[in-house]
Amino acid sequence: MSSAERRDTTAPAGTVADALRDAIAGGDFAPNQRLVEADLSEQFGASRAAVRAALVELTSEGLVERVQNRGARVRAVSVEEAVEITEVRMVLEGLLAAKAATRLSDDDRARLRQIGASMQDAVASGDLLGYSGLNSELHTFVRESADQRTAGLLLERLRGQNVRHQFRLAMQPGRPSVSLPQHLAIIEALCAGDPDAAEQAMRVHLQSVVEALSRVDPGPRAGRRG
Amino acid sequence: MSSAERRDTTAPAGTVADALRDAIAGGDFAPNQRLVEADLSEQFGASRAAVRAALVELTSEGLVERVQNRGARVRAVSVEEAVEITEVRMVLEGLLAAKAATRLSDDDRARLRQIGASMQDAVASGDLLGYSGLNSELHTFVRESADQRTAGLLLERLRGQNVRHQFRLAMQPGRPSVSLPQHLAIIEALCAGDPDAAEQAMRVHLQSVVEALSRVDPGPRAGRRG
DNA sequence: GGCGTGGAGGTTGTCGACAATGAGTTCAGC
DNA sequence: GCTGAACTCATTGTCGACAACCTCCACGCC
Repeated sequence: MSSAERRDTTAPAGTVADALRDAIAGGDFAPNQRLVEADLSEQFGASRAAVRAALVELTSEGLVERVQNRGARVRAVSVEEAVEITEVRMVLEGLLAAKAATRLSDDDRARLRQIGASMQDAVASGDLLGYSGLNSELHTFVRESADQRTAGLLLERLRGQNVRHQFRLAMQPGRPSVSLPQHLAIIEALCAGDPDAAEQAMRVHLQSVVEALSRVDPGPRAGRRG
Repeated sequence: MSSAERRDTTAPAGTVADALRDAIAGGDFAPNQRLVEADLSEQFGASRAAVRAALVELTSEGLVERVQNRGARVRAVSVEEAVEITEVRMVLEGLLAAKAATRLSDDDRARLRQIGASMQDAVASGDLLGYSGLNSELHTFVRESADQRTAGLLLERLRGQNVRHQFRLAMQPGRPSVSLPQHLAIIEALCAGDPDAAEQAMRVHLQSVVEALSRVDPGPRAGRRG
């Protein structure tokens, strides 16, 4: 809500892509909303060429859709796509969990257990937002511990495409009580240094996310035009 | 020098990206070679703006590297990165193999068995190039049968980054005799309609590729600037 | 002789304007 | 009243030129 405000200074360079990325992720632009180059140019205080470059970049990241001579719009990811993305996350994060399990320091283990304890507290006190934050903290921790930049980069991009569905899922009632034990199992396997168990636990968790996504109603329709 | 030849007509649109992609994949440009916008502009008969857009696009695909005010160059992927990429392929193609196993028609199965038989013939007659072609045909077949566009797109991009290493690996003596039974195992599991076995077989195969890549010498030095 | 300084060349970044394309709208004809 | 075509408008695609920047090289100074 605060990322798309006007800027006084001309944007130095590829900054436009970052700003636009944040704005889309932050919900400043609705799915399927048109992204007119001239408007964005004024909004971000950048040249139209810079906006154009940012649009091209975000297109190959899957956040915007561009059709010849018809302009760009925020790409709306359907539930089916969200499932696909989560399936990919499942195997990718499984790989990272396995690699991370063999590389954790004692400090890392302590940090993981701390996250686990905080998660239990958050669920116990019904703090959905805090739990959601700890959730992404856990996944980020695994990603960074694994030392696999290729998978890490892909995951980061996929996360960008999925934030909306991710958010909707997190607000689903009863969701924390099913995901909490899965998260704890992941942490346990990681701390035990067992790569196979860690991968398996991560996959179980994300498979459950896949099923939860499939169960959820189609949600905000993806086809509307603005 | 098949893909990068001069063109008479101005390139219509995002065609430049495709042409440049092919040229890099085809080896017309060496790793770390500078990509000067003006030169490419003349070479492809397109405006500099079009070249620029293509460069941005290929950058986020991981084929070129761009640094502020210093221009673009063909990205050289190190052996370590090739290993990472193959690890990602391992889990992604494993996922696709599992999904494909549950969706194959009788025609598909026949086609798969045919590929397997051709592979055996190629290896028996020492036809390395033919075997290599059948190899990518198999992987492509799995990718398309799985009906998972997200994973499929990621794999296609990763393949683009890895062609060079892939090629060096294929020419390694003794490599076919180890990969052939793995390929046959994949085909068998797919035809049996067993998703777990198919995923496992695919992972075993690509894990072996990872190990082969690690064994191979560092090859053309990739990382250093200059 | 080594090191810092200045200049020259080349390449990218940016801008403004014009042409081309597509969509929506209005108007005539049936 | 409805259909079809032409027109208008908004928006993107393309181009050329200029400015900013980096690199390399030569020169002078310590």
